[in-house]
Amino acid sequence: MASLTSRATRNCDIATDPAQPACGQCALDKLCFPHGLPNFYQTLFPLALEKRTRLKRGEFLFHASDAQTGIYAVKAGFLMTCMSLPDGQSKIVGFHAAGDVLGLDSLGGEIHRTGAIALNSCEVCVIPLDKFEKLLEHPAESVHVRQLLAREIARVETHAAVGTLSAKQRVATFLLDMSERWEDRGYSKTEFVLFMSRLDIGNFLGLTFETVSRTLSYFQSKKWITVHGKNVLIQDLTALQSQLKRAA
Amino acid sequence: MASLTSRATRNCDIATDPAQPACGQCALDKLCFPHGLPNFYQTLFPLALEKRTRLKRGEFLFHASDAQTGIYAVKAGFLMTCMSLPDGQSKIVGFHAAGDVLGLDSLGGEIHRTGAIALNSCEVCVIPLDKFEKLLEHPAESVHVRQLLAREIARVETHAAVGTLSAKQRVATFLLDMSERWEDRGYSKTEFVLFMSRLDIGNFLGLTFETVSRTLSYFQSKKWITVHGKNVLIQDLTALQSQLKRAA
DNA sequence: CGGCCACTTGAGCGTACTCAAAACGCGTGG
DNA sequence: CCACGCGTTTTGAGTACGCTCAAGTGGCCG
Repeated sequence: MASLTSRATRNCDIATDPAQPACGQCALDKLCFPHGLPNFYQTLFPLALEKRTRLKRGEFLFHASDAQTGIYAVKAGFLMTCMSLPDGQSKIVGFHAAGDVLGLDSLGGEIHRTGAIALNSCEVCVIPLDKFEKLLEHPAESVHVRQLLAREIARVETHAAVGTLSAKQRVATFLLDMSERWEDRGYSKTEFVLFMSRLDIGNFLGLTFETVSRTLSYFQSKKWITVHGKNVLIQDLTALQSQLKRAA
Repeated sequence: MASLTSRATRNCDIATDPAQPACGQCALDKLCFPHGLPNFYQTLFPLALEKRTRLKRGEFLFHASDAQTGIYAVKAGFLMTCMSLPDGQSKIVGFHAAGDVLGLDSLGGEIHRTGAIALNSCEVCVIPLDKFEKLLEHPAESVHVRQLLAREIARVETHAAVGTLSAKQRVATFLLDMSERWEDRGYSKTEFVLFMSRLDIGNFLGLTFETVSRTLSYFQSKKWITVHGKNVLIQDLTALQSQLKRAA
């Protein structure tokens, strides 16, 4: 939370940049539109790319309780979404990389329930809400968006389950999740860079950053991983997975 | 979890009962269709009510990893949905009462990701998946379902946040959530019956049932609530709410 | 090089868990 | 109607895990 407030600067200049490649030429189209729906391309093509925005580390894509004005697709970089708790603290509810879609959780409502902050330099495609609504008149796109929503429920539901787990299980879950996401994007599943701080990981997992650090050190002492700052090398994936199978 | 397995009997006889009132006459229509979408009634009317099922305490409406064959609307009674964790344990992800819609979380996929168990005698409307898909061709219904999905994300996201909280905060959150849900349904927000066991509450909140019991006793000792078994009387709503505001 | 921030590691403490026993509620059968 | 038995709930005592507080290290940028 300290890290949230310290980099809580506001981004207001969502600018059009027509020089950038359109969705059809974008390397991420498989991620944004993973089910091969040609209609989606055709209709999204002229609509979605009206706006493209760049964010620097710490800038908000949108704040919680901002009016919801659009749907966002991450083109490059990393962001996290966070919600406010009754006690005034912020809780990180998700980390997002290229190909993820943000803002769907507020679809029915007037305002964003979560805020989205850039963790590094980001590029985000903006689909204005009215255009998005028009897009949804096409049945295939409507199905696609429902699938995205259902997958988001699955993701959050799975994350809610970490509340039951021990610290070792939580951190192991987190590493395996990161591993899988990097693999999905065509990178190594055993060697990657954590794009968030220990504080953010702790917030996300419901642990203190000291416990996250200690647990990572513990895994390293077991020779299951090697950590140097944000660089992670997984040496024994099976051992991490078996951590999930039994209590700490 | 012990309670899950002990009452894990299977219900196979989903029977049609045309004698029961249709959606338009059902007292729950406001809950199922809260946004006043007349189209929804008209199209759902002939489709949804083909099947109606009754469940007894402990029977499954559907199991996790069952093929997804339909969407379910709770007409009477209480259910809970639960997911399997890697360690083989079951985690309760939600409690559901009359008016709630179940099965939406698996929309994109082939199988149910969660199972649904009756906590008492239930009556559930079944909308077969193919009919549901047809229903979604109507834009208004499509919007409504997207809103239901977005609300489900909001609910689960909020629940995921309890992983951060202390035991007192978790139990207070739970009581206030129950209170609100009873109020939404037109009942007293200060006097109601918990329709699940302490074990289930603990599972849901990521606590042991002893801790749940102890915390309820603690609240009672503070004269904030009175508990007799499953009967709860909230005497100081404000005190419970202020529990959320600061650490235990 | 200095300063700052993120991270690591240590020591002591407190909350929630584990193990355990007893009371209670409820349905069944004598 | 009461006795019995089972499952649920309450309460207690001791333990362990993760938190708090604190000092020290490392890396990055001005």
